[in-house]
Amino acid sequence: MAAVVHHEMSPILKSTSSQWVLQVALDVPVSVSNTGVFDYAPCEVEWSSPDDWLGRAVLVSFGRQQVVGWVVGHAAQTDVPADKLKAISAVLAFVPRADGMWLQLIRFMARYYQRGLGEVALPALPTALRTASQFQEVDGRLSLGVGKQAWKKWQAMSVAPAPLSLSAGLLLSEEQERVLAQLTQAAQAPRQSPQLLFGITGSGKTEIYLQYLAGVLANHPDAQVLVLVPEINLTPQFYARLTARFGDDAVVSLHSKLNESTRLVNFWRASSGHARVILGTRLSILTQLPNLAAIVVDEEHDSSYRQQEGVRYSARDVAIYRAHQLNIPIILGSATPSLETWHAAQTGKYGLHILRQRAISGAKPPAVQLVDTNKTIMMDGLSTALRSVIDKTLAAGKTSLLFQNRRGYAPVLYCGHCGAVNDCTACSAHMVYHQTTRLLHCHHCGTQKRVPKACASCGNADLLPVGQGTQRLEETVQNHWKAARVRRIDADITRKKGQLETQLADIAAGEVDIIIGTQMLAKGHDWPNLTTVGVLDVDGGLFAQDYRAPERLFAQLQQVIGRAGRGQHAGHVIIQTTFPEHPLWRHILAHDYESFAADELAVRAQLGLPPFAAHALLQVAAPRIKDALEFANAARTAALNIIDEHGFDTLTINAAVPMQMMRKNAQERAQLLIESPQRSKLQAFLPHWQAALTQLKSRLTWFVEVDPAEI
DNA sequence: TAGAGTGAGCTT
DNA sequence: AGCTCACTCTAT
Repeated sequence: MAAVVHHEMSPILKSTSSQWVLQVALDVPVSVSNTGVFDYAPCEVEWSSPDDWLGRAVLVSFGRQQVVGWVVGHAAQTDVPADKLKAISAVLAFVPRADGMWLQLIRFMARYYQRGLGEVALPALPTALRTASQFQEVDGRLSLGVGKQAWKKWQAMSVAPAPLSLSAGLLLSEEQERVLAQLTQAAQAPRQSPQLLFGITGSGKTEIYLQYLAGVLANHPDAQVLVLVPEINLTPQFYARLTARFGDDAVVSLHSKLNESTRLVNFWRASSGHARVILGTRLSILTQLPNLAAIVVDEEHDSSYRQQEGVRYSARDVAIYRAHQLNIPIILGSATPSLETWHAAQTGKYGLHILRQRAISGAKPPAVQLVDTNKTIMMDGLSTALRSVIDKTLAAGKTSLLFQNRRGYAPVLYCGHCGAVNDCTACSAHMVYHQTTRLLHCHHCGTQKRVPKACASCGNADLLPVGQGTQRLEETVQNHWKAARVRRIDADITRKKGQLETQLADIAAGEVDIIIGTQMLAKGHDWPNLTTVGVLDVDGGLFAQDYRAPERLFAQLQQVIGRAGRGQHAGHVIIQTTFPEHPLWRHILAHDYESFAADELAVRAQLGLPPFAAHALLQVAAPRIKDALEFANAARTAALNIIDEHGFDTLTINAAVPMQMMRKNAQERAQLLIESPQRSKLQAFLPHWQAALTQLKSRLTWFVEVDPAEI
């Protein structure tokens, strides 16, 4: 019998006759194949038991191509005719074997989100390990092409769990000590439940995570811990703190901005059990970690945890399942928890730990002032009050931040003569005028076009930019405060490599007087010199149609407000609004998340919205809305039939409707919302519906999103 | 009537 | 999904 080698090479072997078949999960849509699992005969290997195949990554022929899949099971027989059954081409020795817990996790996700096993399992691998065309065959053996150098580097490392080199933690406040003790105590419970760490911005949550994790790691020489963060932007500082505390050799980060080689080495270090501390963005929740002993989800409310392409999962929810499955502690940290999490903490399902004070002694939450823009003289979008506060801040040598959550120069280019506006041809959206590029950009599909010299409808040459984006604000501010050093931070400046880093470094060095930015800079930055924050034009969020809009706006405002006065100096925040009487402001002015959450949960309960109900949303896209609606209506009929037949009478099947932003990327979109007071009823219904939708055999694109982010 | 463009069906 | 086969449209 030929041996499977355990270095870079895997043999490609001839098939052997066998009494049983292997079930291999492939990355094909479940709507096409029903399960995404295909039967293959085993190839010749050094082990004899079919169980030894479980969790192996393999290469198989599929149609005309070779693809990577996971062995997820075996069976005594198969329905596949003998002449169609192929043998596995090779076992991929460069992919660590998955254990039963990981396979169970993948099965759970596939069932919960109604997708194929392979659709869930394959994205867990770095591209170089799941792209068969990148493998090389040399002398009948298979090896990595692109990742060859990375593999050598990894082979040179020790596979054993990396030793920690622990540094002492910071001195904790009395409040932090108490919370850390509570968390440590909660970890002793026989059945673990998620623990919410609710702490205002600057209250020192990170230090608690670090000291808590140090305890977990000290408990067992092999233990691994996973720290999830919402965005790549936040990883460098967090990474620096983790390596400083646990040592360079014990910590790895996993996120999409890593180059292929580093990503591979980090993946092997994590999935082999070598790395002890894994810092990652949402995708890392799918990585197998053989000795996982605790999970931290920082900023657990953040929408970046939601995967919005392919399998639409919430990494926070998957993390909670994973902790439950392994019966290990999980800490959810936030200054503005998601209402789902807050509700669970209020009802005792999750533990609740509160930090009410800022960790720097003497630091106080900033004073927040509301300015009614109906009753003040506005100059280029800046109220008198805001201008005078910025004057004072400049005079004091401190920094101001103006939050304008809209990129570009002006959101609309309008014809002053006939009133025509420039719209995107592919989306139901205006094109945004960008001064820096002299182009019109569509922020939804990315299309760019030259600014027309004259109105396309009437020929008038006088086109007016209407409304304000960050570029225009930058111009205004620079004109008004000529001597001030102004920097703009938004997604447009990140296009130039290194520019974001330069701008942030300038700010950190205290070389900037006025910062202008979008939500990009609301998160994670700690600038002690920043004392003043101006919030411009967030009124849109007060009346958005989505039921989660107030929750998102509250979190965003808290975060922006939290940038002010993080050092010893008092902060001052001015919010400009046309609707000062809106109830949301009361909670913002009082820095009172708890009363906001109570109000909002009361509304949700009354309307039967999550967390008091579960949702599934069908989205359909077609060139013409008529066809999308037609499919959605057929899906509705199918759902009603299933309810009749199986008696899911508590489900509500809403009408099929065009989406709020109907047209995007030259596709017109319709949706259908299904509501259920009980998640279990919805879960029981979904497989029937999925099967019925597949039967509709339509070639237009559709998908069902479980727990949709927006409706 | 070749050659492109589009739709339907299959992969184990 | 990715790919192939079969069918249609169009420029000759």
